[in-house]
Amino acid sequence: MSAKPEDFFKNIISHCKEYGFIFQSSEIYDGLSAVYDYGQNGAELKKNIREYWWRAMVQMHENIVGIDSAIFMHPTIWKASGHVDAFNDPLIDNKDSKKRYRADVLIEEHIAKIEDKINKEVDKAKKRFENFDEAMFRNTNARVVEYQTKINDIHSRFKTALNDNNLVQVKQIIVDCEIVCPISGTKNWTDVRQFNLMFSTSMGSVAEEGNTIYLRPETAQGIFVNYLNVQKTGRMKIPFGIAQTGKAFRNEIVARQFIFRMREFEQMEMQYFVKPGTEMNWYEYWKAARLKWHQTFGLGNENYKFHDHIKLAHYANAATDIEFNFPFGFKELEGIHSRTDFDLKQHEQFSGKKLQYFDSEENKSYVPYVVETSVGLDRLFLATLSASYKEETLDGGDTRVVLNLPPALAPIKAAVFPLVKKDGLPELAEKIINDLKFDHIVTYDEKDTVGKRYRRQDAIGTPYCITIDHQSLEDQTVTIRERDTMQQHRIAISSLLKFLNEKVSLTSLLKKL
RNA sequence: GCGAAAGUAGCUCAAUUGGUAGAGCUCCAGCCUUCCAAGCUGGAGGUUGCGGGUUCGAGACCCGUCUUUCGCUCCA
Repeated sequence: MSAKPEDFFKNIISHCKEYGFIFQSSEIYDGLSAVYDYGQNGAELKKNIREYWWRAMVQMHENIVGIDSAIFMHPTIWKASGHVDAFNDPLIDNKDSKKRYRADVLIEEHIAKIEDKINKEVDKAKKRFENFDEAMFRNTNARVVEYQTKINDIHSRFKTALNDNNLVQVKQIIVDCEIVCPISGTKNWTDVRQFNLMFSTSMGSVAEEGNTIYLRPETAQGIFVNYLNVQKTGRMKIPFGIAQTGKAFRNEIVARQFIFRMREFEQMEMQYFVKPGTEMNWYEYWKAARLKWHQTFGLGNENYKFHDHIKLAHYANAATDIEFNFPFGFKELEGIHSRTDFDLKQHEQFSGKKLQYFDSEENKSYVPYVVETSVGLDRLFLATLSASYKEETLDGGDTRVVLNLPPALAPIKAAVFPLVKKDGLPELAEKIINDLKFDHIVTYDEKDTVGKRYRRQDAIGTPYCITIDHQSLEDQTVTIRERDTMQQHRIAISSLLKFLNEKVSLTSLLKKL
């Protein structure tokens, strides 16, 4: 590794741009923050990873089927899921301590402090007077009444401000109450801002109250609301799974680290519906199955670890992350959650529809429990690419940049070169390409010396280069050069297709599962 | 969001204290070449991220803004 660790990630990002994997969105207009486009090679690699996931989930499991639900969904779905309420907090920053607070929490804590003062007064009075009438005291004691008036005043102002969505007024309350930051002790506040995680738009030509539509912040809800449709029409028996890949959108306050945290990203989720009480067995099953799937990429088993959640979300009774050793450290790649029956129960309540499964063995109906596996496709892309990226120094001092991508995932499976651009070699190359292109993405290059052409293919991770020389015209053989070892051997043109099918198909990966 | 650094050709970088924007690679058209980049000739490509300001004159100095990276913060 010739690059220093701090430069390594930068080099990967540059490489992604230079070789058509990832471009900044809207680059000619100065870019759009935390949004990226996939280029010609990136789109292929991403598609291949998605395809591998889909086949490993849907094709390899008789009891898992896939769906493709819409990004737009009924707004009540996000009320049921908890996303509307959980992500509507007014936030404020203290400029001195750089700490961020929820404005409503600051105000409520301030009110609580005043209440404490009242309680102290009451306690003092209790000790002083016999036959103490607390209610009377609270209504008559001048100091207590003053405190209580203050509380009522703040309460009513705060309620009005929230109802009117008046963030300026919320800040004014904080200023008027002289609330200070517990860390810096100063009153140097920013304006109050509303950070809503969900992007919204409106349906219909007129933007009116009540027709707000959200861009989904997770694909899972599209599975939950279709769970009964799929179960009935597919005659699915528990346990069964529903898989889905698709875009999701989160208006992240801080989105960074290249494509690791983007505002628009793609998820690959599978919700597994199980009998209540068996969920922990399936949770353990999917933990092991998903880790094994990741390991088949061959990026190094030491680069993966589980990170169990200690503090669980309200809907989960167990949760873990599979973390990957990214260039910037171990970070979440996939989440595996035991989501209980929370989501389906919520949707039963909000929709008024029964979402139960009739278990013929038990002879009773119940709401299934759910075990979720959810992996970020863009993160998986970044993991694959960054672990494959190698800056090598060869014998003789030459250097090369190579992507040791799993061959089945490489954007281009083989490049075909005429050794020289004459004597009928280009024509033979074209013929070979025309034979192979029905099954594999192959490319042609005749420019520059053959060594240079090999390096270009190394840089985008093409596993095989096929070179046509003068001998090829005589005996119908070519040399095939392997990316990682740079070794080559002769092979009959007629056996090229079989060779590639064996080496670069997804089957080879699926058989490792 | 705060702090720090950066932004010049597709890429990597130059450009004396402010004085005519350059090089290498890439790319394109040729020539030469029988297996691991950097042989020859010619060519294309830049309102120096964007917008103001100071100045006779700004890539450089000042202000604003956008984007990226790092640290903090956040991450159902």
